[in-house]
Amino acid sequence: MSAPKATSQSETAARRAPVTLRDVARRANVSQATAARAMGGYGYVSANRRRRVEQAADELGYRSNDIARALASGSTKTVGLVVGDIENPFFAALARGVADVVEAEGYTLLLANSDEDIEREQRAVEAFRTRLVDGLIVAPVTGSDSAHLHQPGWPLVLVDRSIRGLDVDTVTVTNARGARVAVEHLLALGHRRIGVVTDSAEIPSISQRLRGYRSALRGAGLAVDDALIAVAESSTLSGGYAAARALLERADRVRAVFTTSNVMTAGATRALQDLGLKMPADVALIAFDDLEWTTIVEPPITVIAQPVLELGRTAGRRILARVGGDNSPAQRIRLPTQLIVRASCGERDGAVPARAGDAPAAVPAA
Amino acid sequence: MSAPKATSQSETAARRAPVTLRDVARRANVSQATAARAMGGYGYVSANRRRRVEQAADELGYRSNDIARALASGSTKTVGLVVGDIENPFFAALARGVADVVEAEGYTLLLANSDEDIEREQRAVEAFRTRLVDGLIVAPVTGSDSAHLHQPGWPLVLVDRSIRGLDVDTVTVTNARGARVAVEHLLALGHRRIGVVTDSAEIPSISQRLRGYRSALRGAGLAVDDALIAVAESSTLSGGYAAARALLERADRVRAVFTTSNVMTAGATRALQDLGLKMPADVALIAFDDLEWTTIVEPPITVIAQPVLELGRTAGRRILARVGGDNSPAQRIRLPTQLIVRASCGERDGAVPARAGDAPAAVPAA
DNA sequence: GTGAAAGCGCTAACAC
DNA sequence: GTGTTAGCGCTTTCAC
Repeated sequence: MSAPKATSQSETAARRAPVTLRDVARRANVSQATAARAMGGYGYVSANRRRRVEQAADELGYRSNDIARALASGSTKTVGLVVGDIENPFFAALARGVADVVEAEGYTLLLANSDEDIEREQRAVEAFRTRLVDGLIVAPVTGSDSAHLHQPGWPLVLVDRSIRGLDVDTVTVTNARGARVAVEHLLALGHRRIGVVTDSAEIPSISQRLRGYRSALRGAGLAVDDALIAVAESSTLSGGYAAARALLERADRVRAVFTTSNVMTAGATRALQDLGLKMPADVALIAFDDLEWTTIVEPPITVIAQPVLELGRTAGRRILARVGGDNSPAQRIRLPTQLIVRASCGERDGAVPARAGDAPAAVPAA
Repeated sequence: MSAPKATSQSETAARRAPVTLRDVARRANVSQATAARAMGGYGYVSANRRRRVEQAADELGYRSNDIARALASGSTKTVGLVVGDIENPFFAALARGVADVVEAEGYTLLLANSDEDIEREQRAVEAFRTRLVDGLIVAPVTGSDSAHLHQPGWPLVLVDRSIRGLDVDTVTVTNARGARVAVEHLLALGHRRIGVVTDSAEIPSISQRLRGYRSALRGAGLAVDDALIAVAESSTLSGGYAAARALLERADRVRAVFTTSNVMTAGATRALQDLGLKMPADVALIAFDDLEWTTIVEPPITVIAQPVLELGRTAGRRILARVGGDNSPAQRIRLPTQLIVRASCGERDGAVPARAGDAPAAVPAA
């Protein structure tokens, strides 16, 4: 434990033992408190002593120890992020957005995957708690089991998914509205029987999207046929594939499908291919969430795009604000989704199939 | 600073102040050392006292403080990972693989993006260092500037990319060989002029892939024409798109193209579409790195697939071994790539276009 | 087996 | 402005 201090007399940096603030202070002939103030950039230090400290620090090759700092100050300068699966491009972009804003403020991002499993989510939250992350951002697995998230005094923001009754900052997109716009697009094209390939409704955002689906149908005076809602057993491509096949192999096959996530979209697209069904001739497809490949496939897929990066950035900004002491009432921020008409549903009004970012055919969905 | 300790007499968990080991020890009527041994699961504790401590701990709602533990023990139980961009599916899968193995051992993953910028990489490494991560995994931006990685005594593993002269564990795929196999595939199809769309050769893995390209040509007795190597200005889709267009708009257009990364592949694919060029009729395309969408597009793309998840897992295992005290000589682990013949190059020997995982047409490339 | 005591390297009152 | 002095909550000798 008590490693020998590096008090080498040579002008080169110390070698073996980590050099501490005390070493720097000694060499600069100032108190440890002054050295701390100089290096930490707080409190008052005269220009003269500051110079001496800085010089001593880099002669010695001093590196601050954030662990010691965290223990003494109570702040770790870290934020934890729990997502379903970092391999999902949606979450990857979300993480990117969060990282961008928190790193810019000197914070480090800690990452964990829940795999949409409540126990893994709980373990991740617990691990972050014992690590004393200053703030926590979670895309919760479910809206019905949030006891582990209920930690008064510990900054928390929910992202992508909200939880009823949990009064914390929540950053989502307009899920229900986006889904409604999607389904209305299909309705406007004349479809009356619209199938759905979806992740579990346990996932809060998904349940909102299903709500949007139902509300669109009801708005058109149509009944909701639960048999047309194919729920995947897992949020994976193969889960989506299986659900899509089950839906599309029915004798009374639907001519239009709405997928509630990018994973389901990939599964459904592959199912359509395997069944030899063409879009939009055999089946029209509209998807929630946009991805790079949706514009590369033939035909390009009509989607409800989400401002994912901005979702992450906004969540990052909220957590920084809370960590910084913001005590204002919890905010529920809803970012708008956007209908991007491409070719998988056939074309309406002769609108040109567009790519993400193209203005003409991209109309706000919320 | 001196927050009041929770010494509530009620049987319910304490409220305000964090309960510490001292509180637990007091309540269990044992010394703090014994409480520490019981909770930390080390040293000797009698069954009887252990029970008392455990009971006191959960009556009080005790949570360990990993920061204090880290300061005292010198181990943070964290590992840092620096990748180019977590939004790149390749890195996302890599991160996933690392997370899987380190989390299983109770470690937490810290993440940073370098954006293929050496200064950002340096800052990330420095941030991880002051945070005292137990080990660091880096996919280095370049092979020519590695001073910041040279920290004797601090476990480091390089992943995806190696650095000459840095004698540390390195986990990569067989980049040169994979690229050679790709180009030989094109050669076997009769192509003699083969274009390349590539990221910067500064990136170590990319330079290896270019080496494989050159070696395949030379092996066939062909000269390398640098004019056919289109280098993107940035590792982004638009960078790849621009490079691909430049290459494909030449009067003496090549009939075969090799892309050196998934990002370049996406850019090239879009360029082909925009130029109205069909695969494989107008241009044959073979890509390094496989992605979900390469099997969804028409035609499915022939690729050199990498065991990405396994790359991450292996890197994770190496860092855990080093952190655990493994002092054996540095290992350079090379995972094999695999040629997966699909349809973007035309078909050879009547081989059936295959999907990732399909055995028949998937032949090991290394 | 168990407890007392000395830190880990830093921050933060507080007095000067 | 600067130094002194207590800790932050845990681990870890070292006696007993």
